[in-house]
Amino acid sequence: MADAPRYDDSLTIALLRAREAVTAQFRDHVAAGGMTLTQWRVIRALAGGTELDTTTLAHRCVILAPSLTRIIKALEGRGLIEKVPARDRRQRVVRLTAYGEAMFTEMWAVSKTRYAAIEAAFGRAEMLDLVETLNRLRAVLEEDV
Amino acid sequence: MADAPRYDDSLTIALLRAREAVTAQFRDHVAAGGMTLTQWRVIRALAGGTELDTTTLAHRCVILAPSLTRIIKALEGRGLIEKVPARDRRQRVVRLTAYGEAMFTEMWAVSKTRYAAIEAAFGRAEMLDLVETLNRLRAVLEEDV
DNA sequence: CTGATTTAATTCACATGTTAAGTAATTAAA
DNA sequence: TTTAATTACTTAACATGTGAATTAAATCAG
Repeated sequence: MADAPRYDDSLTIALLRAREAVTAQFRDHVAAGGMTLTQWRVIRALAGGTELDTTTLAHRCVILAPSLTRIIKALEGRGLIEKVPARDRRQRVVRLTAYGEAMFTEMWAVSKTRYAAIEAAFGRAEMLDLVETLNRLRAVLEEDV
Repeated sequence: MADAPRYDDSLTIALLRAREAVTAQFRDHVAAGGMTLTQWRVIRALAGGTELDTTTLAHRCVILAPSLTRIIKALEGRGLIEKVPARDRRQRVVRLTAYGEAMFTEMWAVSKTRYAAIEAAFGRAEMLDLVETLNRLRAVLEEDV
């Protein structure tokens, strides 16, 4: 495919394409488990008995509040997560149910091997370096510019 | 739990956060021009009199076909792009209108300065290196793994 | 040339991204 | 203590992501 000036010099496009390529490695497996990649991020963030309020969960999973509201509703409806009473009654604190933890454990095993395969193909050192670079870029941009 | 899931070192999360930080540098400006970042990618890909069919355009802009169908409809409705008769009548070939080109030129001037600011803050060499690394990662993943 | 297959877009249905507005609970101020 | 401001989340509305099904046109096999 000879797509000449596909603006590969663009950082935004490069980030988009790279992310697309990486998520593609997980999408089928996660879909086979009956959930989306976004939902999987939530499950993963709650794994191991972690209880989190919506704001913290949204921040960790990089999901906007309105999306998370819907996702929590969906996952709760499927019995994967449950509400926990909170001191501050404005907050919605959630955690995985036993079923949710079981689902996580099962899927995480496969997910790890996929991640390891990427590491092996790209190189562990390069991978760590890339993540560090991405985080540094983010830190720079969130300061001023 | 031996290997508790840590998001700090997750490549997918790092890519997501980095992209979020970068696009945030352009979002307001593009929104001020009355379009979304996705629509702006389409405008940019067509700038300079380029005529493209939907498939090629979708690939270059990293937009799925159904989304592009809607975007083309919206941009055409606003008079920014127009259809071009194609040999293969299955294809939908589009280009910018004069108004679309003018809109691009105006916005591109600002967009360039934003991009330059990011380069200045993060470092030009680091930036080029990052884009190269991202493209290499993508190439590796799209081969096998 | 006719029918089967492939290809290019579109449409559909649902999940998520995104901004703005709204609601309820907490905190701060007078 | 009563009210104003803030906080945490939800809802609404629209754009986009995503996979599956559909339609129309081109291509291929016989």
